[in-house]
Amino acid sequence: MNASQIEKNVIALVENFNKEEFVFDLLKAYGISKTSITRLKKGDFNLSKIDGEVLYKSKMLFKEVESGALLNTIDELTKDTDSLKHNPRFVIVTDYKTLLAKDIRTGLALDTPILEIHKHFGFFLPWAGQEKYAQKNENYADRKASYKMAKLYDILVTENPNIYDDGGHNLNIFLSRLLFCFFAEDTDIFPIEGMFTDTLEQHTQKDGSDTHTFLDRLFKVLNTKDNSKEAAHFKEFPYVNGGLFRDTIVSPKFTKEARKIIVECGDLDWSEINPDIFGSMIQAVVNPAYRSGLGMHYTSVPNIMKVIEPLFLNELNEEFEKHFNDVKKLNKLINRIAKIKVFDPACGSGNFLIIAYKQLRRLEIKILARIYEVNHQLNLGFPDVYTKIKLSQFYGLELDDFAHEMAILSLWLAEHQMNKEFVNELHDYGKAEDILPLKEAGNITQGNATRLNWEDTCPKNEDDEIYILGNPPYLGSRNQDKEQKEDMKFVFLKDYKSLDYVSAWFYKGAKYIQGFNAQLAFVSTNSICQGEQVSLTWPRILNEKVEIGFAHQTFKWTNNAKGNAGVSVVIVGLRNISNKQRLIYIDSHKLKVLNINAYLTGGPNIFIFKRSRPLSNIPKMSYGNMPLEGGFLRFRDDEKDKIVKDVRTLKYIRNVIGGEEFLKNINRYCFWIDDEDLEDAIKIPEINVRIKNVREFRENGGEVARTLANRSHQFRYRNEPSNNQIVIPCTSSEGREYLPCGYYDSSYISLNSVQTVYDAEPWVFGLLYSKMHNNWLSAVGGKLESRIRYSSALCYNTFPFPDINEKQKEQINLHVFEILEEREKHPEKTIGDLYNPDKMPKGLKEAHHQLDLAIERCYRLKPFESDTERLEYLFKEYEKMINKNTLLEKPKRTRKKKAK
DNA sequence: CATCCGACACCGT
DNA sequence: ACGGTGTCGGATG
Repeated sequence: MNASQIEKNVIALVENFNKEEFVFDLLKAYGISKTSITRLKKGDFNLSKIDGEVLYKSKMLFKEVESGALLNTIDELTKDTDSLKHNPRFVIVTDYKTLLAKDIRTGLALDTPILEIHKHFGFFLPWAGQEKYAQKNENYADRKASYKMAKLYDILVTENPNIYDDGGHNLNIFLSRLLFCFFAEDTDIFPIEGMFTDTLEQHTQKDGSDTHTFLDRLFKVLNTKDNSKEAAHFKEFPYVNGGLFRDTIVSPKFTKEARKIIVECGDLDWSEINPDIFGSMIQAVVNPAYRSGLGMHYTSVPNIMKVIEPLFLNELNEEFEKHFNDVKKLNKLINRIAKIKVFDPACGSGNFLIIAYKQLRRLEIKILARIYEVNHQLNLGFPDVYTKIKLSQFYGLELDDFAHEMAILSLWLAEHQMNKEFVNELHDYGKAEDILPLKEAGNITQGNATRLNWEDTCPKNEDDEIYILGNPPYLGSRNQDKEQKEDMKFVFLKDYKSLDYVSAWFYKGAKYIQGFNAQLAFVSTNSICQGEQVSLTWPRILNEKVEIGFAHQTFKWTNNAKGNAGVSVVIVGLRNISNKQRLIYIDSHKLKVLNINAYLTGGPNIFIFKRSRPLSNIPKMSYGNMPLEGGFLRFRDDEKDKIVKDVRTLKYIRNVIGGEEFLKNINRYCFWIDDEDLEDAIKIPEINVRIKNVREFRENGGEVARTLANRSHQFRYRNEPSNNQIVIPCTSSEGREYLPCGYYDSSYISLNSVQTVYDAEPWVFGLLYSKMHNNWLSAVGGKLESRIRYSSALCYNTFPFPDINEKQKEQINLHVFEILEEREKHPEKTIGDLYNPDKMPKGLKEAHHQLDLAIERCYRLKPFESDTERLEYLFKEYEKMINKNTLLEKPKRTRKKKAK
C-alpha cells in the first residue's frame, strides 16, 4: 500500500471516528490484514493481559488512559521491559482527545489531537514497511536552499578577492542579512510576500553592476525607523533593527550570474526552512572543509531530545501533569519556565538552543491551554495572553564567527515560527507581539569556550535555574593542533596531554554547576567513558562535587547530512550530588540504578588505571612487532609467488600473524633480515627496492620513523618467542561471545595488531579465553566505537586472577586442548566464523563452557549465575588486590620519586 | 622504550 | 548507502 492511499485511509478514519474501533482502524489503515486484526481483537494476537491495553508483536503497544495521565503512562510504557520484549515499534496512549505516540526505534515522539492524526500519518508508516519516508523529505527545503546559497557564496568569493581581508566577518553578516530577507519575505515578516526579491529584480540592472549598492541602501532602510522620505520602492520596507542591520557593512560586488542566483534563491519557498537544521547546513556553505558533508556535525532533533528530555523537559512535564487542575500552580510553573536559562557553550549555529526554545514554548502553550480549559469550566474569563519566554534566556558560545551569526538569526526565525504556533494553538486568546522591530536576541557570544569564563557569557544570579547542554568538539589527544593543546593546558593546567578535547567542556561545566541550581548534559564521543580515558578524565571531574545524574550509553551518530560523521557517542548528564533517581538509557530502554559510574554502568565509582605489569601472578604480555615500514616489507600470497621465483629470497621470508590474519585466516609474510645478512640481502633487487621504499617512507614520517630510517631493512621492533606464542587481536568484533585467541609456533612474527604472550603454558590461553576475562575486558577495556580493543595495560595487567596450583593448571590445560581440538574439526572455517555467535559449533561451545567452569572454580566453589555477578566479584577482587599491592609497593615508590 | 587511540577506515553487499 | 568489523603509525608517558 502506498503512502497516499494510507493517508486517505487515515483521513477516512478520522471522518468516521469510532472510539471503540480506533486502534484497529488505525492498523487497518496501514494495510494490516483483516484476519490479523480479527485475531488481535479476539485476543489471541494480543499479548497484553491488561484491560484497555493492546500489545501487538513488533507493531505496537496501545493503551487507553484517563485525561491527565497521558504523559506518565507513555513514560511508564516505554520502559516496560516485559512489553518491550515483543519489540513493539510504537507505544501509543490516548484519552481519545489527545494521542501520544513514541517510535521506539527512532525515539521520535508524536503529540497530536486525535482528530488531527491524519496530519501525522507519516509517523506510523514503518507499519507499512516505509521506513524513512518522513526522514527522506525532512530537510529537502533546507538542503535545496543550502545548495543555492553555496552557489551564491562561491561566486561572490571569486568576484570579490579581498572579501576575506577582515577575516570574513563582513561577509558573514552580509549572508546572515540576506537569509533574513529571504525568510522575511516568505513568512509575512515583511508586509508584502516576495517583496525583497521582486524589488531587487525590478530596481537593479540585469548585469549585476548595481546590486551591491541596492543592498547597501536596503540594509540602511531596514535599520531606519522613519523611511517616509525614501524612494517609493524602499518605503514599504519595515524597520528591522535588533542588531542585525545596525552596523554598516559593504556588500560584495555582484556579476550578472550572481544576481541571477540571488533572485533564484529568493524564489525558493523559505517558509519551509527549519531554523534548527538550516543554520548548520548553511554554515557548511562558508566552511569548505565541511562542504561535502553539508552540515555533517549538526545534531539531529531526536538526539537533541535525548539531551533535553532528561535534563529538564521531563521534569517540567511531570510538574505540569502533577498540577493539572491547579491554575495557581500552573501559572507558577509558567513563571518558572520564563526564568530558566539554557546555555550551550559550543552552540554552533544554535540547534540545541533552538530546539530547547521551541520545546519550552510548546510546553507553555500546553499549560496555557489547560489553564484556559479550567477557567472555562469555572466560567471565568480569560484575558489575552502573551508568551513569557524570551530569547534572552538562551545563551551560547561559539568559536566560528559565521555560525554565531547564524545562531542569533536562527533564534529570531524560531521565535517568529513559535509566535505563529502560539497564536494558532491558543486561537481565542493567544497573542504575539509584532516580530519587528526585532527586540532582544539570544545571548550568543563569539569566542573560545575553553578560554573564556563561562560566567561572563551566562552570568549566574541568585535564584537562577540554569541548564548547560550541547555537543562540544571531540578530538583525541593526538588529533589536537597546537592551539587546542594550549587550550587544554589552560583548562587543566597539568596532565592534560592525553585527554580528549571534549573533556574541557565537562570539566569547566562541572565547575560551573557546582553548588548552584544548575545541571549539564553534553553529547560526547564515547571514548571518554572507555579504557584509559576513564581514569584520566573522570576522577578530576567527579571531584568537583558533582555526580552523573543520567547517561545514554553508546549509540551511533547519525543525522540527515550527506557524509555522516563516523563516531559513536554517549550523553552524560552532570548535576550536584543529590538523592534523586539516576537513569541509564540503553537504546530505548531506561534503567534505574543506584549510581552511575564513569563507564556509564550502574556500579560503584571505580577507576581502573593502566598497569605496566600484571596485577596477578600471570606471565608478561607483550605487544606484537610494529613494522612502521609503510607496508613495504610485508606481502601476501599473490606477491609471494612472484618473489620466491628468486629462490635467494626464501632465506629472508617469515610468516607474520596480525589480528586480521588470525581472524580471517589470511597468509601474510615479511622480509626478516638480520643486520649481518643485510649486505647479501640487498643484492636481491626485490629486497633492495623495498628497503629503499621503507627508507623514503621513514624519512618522511614522524619523529620515531625518522630515527629508524637507517635500519630500513627491519621492523621497528623484532621480538620473537623461543617456542610458541599466544596471539590476541587488538581490535575485534564485539558480537562474539569469546574474544578469539590463537596459538602459533615460533616461525611466525607477530604484528602490532595483536598482543602476545611468548612461550606461555596452555592454562594462560585458557584464562584469556574464559568468560571471566571476557567480562572483565568488555567492562574496563578501551573500545573502537563499540569494537573490543584488547590492551595489556587495561585488560590483562589489571585482571584479578587467583594464584593456582599445578593440579589446577593441568585441569585447565586439558580444557584448552579440548578447545583447540574442536577448532581443528572445522579447518574450512576462519576463526572469525567459528566464533560467530549464531554459527558457533556445538562442540566448541561445550568445550568453552567446560573451560569456563574450570576457570571459575579457581575463584570460588560456588558457580557464578550471571555476568553481572561475575563482574561484581571481579571488581571486589580487583580492589582487594590493588590495596594489598599498594601496601607492598609504597616504600618503593617514594624512593623512586626521590631519585628523580 | 612501549604504547592505546582514532567526529575512523575500509570492505563487501 | 550501509552494516560489519579491524590497520597503522605516533605523540606521550
